[in-house]
Amino acid sequence: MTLAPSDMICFALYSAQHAMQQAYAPLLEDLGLTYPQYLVMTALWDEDAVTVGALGRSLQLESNTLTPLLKRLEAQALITRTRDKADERRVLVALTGAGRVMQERARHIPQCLADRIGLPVEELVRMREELNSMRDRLRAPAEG
Amino acid sequence: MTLAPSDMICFALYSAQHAMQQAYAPLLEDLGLTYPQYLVMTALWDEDAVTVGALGRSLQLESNTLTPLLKRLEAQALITRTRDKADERRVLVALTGAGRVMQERARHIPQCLADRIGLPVEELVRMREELNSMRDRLRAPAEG
DNA sequence: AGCGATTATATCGTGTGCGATTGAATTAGG
DNA sequence: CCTAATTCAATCGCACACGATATAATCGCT
Repeated sequence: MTLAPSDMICFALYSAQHAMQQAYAPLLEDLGLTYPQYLVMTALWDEDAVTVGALGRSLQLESNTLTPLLKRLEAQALITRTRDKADERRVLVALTGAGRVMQERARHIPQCLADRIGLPVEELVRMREELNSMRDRLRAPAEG
Repeated sequence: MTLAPSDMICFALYSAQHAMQQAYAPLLEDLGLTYPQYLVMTALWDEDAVTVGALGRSLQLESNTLTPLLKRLEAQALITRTRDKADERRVLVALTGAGRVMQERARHIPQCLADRIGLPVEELVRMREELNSMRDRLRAPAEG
């Protein structure tokens, strides 16, 4: 028996994620953001002035991914990166005025995507929870 | 109202996909494959000797992603890439003996992942179909 | 206070993804 | 036939992801 990509749940996840990212792309182009950059901005709109590590725990990303991404957001003057005076190992990431203002310009995006998917909110919430549950099971310790 | 990443279905998809890829990684390391390379191999195990374009339609990838990936698989002697004599624009991708043999060594992987997720098969099938449906809705023409 | 272990971020190398473009081969239309 | 449009793969540039490693600051223990 062969298992084609189209039969595999891992491929369903893979291709759905790519489709999601591409659906966001034209909306984010207006803001000059990539999709991962948008996720970082949403995290900061939810909670401002956090460390790189805290941002990484929110987004499940490591510093090797975040550091260059944050530098690009800093270059766009959307955030600042400053060493924590109380603990010089830490870097605090905070929104600039432009970063905060952008939240208004991004406010329509979630509804646009929801319309595009065209499923009732309860369905979306259920899928979100199932995906989060799957993620947590996949991240769990790997023994048999 | 702020919408944190943890409340967003797009982030659920994003992080679940990363978790899936990381769950595969140790299993694929034995085969010397990356996750996208594994998807290409499963596509070829399902249907051998296809063009780059056909592979791209199966995996929803463009030649700009596939060409370098296929060259790496060719460098590992798992596939061959040959211009189609009947239409020199096309490149036919075919498994080598080593590429076919690898299917045996990969046969246990789907069950390993299913065990890791720990959900009944019917649940996995339902999620796969919901994800495929979401992907197709997201790929649909973008008007309102 | 001193020193090894730990923690936080950054750096490096490799491999995707993808928008834009290129170049060669084929098809279509006159 | 012969040229214009189309198709197919490859190339280029940029931005993630992530394993491995480096570096600096802090903590813990004596």
